[in-house]
Amino acid sequence: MKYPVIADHVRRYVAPKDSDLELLQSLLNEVSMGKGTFLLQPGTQVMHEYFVVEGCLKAYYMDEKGSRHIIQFAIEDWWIGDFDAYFNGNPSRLYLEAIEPSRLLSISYENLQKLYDEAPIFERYFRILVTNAFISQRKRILSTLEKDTKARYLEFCTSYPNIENRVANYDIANYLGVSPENLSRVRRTLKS
Amino acid sequence: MKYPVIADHVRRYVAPKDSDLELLQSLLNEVSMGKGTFLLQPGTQVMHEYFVVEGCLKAYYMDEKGSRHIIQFAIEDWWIGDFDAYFNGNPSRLYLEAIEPSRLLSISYENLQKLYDEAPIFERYFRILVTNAFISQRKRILSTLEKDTKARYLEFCTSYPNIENRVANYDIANYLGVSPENLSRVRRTLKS
DNA sequence: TTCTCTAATTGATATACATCAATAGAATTC
DNA sequence: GAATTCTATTGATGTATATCAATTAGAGAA
Repeated sequence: MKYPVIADHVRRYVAPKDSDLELLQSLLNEVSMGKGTFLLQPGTQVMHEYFVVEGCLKAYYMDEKGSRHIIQFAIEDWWIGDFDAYFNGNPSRLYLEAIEPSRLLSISYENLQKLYDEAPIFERYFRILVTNAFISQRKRILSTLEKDTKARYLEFCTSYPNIENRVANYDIANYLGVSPENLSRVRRTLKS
Repeated sequence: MKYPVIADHVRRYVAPKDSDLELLQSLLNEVSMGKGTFLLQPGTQVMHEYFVVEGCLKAYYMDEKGSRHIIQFAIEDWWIGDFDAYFNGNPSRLYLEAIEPSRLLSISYENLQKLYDEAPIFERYFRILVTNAFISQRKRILSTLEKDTKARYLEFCTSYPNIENRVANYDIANYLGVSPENLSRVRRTLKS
């Protein structure tokens, strides 16, 4: 098995045959990135989804006013990419930037379709992953509806304990949708 | 075919065999509700997902302070339910309330598992649906990060033209995470 | 129709937060 | 180690929006 981490990840959710896993491995490519480099930028036509083997990335959009909005962080064992572009063929507006030197595995759109057709167990695997992602996004929406900044920051720290220490505070503030100054003040009230 | 609407919906996303659709139909139950009645309330142990044949519902949570937070509306051809409870067996905190007299089709957890095992095409069908739901939730998160209330209200009206006229303004305000008073003022600036 | 109740609007005030600006502290580079 | 750049903190001010309170409009019931 060339990439045991991803095989382990698949086995955590479904029960694949060895041949399924070997097919998967044959359809993957390795990607290495330095800190601050981009996996994806608007305009790029390359359509892949990525599995993080090692490292940390942030996914963000820029709006018309030039403001950045972080939609997701990703660390080891996370899939990351632009579902909308990948899945519906829409042009991507997403930036995928490495916060740390990172190693990833990529799968192209064509290869994923091939995987679905030849090893349907992966339909289930991705259905489960997307369902979980859907649930955690819903929690995030609910959190912005019902909680103040302090509570949301604490929730972020407990939900993503591994990410919190690897990401700059202004990026966390951005993810939470508040100004870095405000997050700084909120953090001060927590040190007591 | 007992329930042609749901068969049409499935065919919109995948290419099922007739036997697949007949199996689906045999696993569904009909539900009728009056306006203001509940399909689901916290504590209810019934674990179903629902397809709206006719009518309109709202899905919301109550927080510790007793405030309501609408997470989703649903009209014809939408699936609605509590994925987290349904999928992970967590106790449900969700309210599902009919805004109009509604007719729905329900599928139980056991029946859905049976469906997946006997007609794997439905793995793909639900994978696609959940992926689309994930994408639209992501758009909603992005919208709250980058847009002001007026822009979000306009976006809501264009994204859900069928829902806007069927739902009270204070429910739309709640969905958007703003006060009804503020939405009222915003709407006034639009009448020119 | 008239009454009643709920929803929508409008006004006045309070508050959380953004923004601008300056400084202090870390980290990176040479 | 010094210099430079990036990050975090702190202060002062402005603004959007929540909240409280009152009024008007509209919808449904008798």
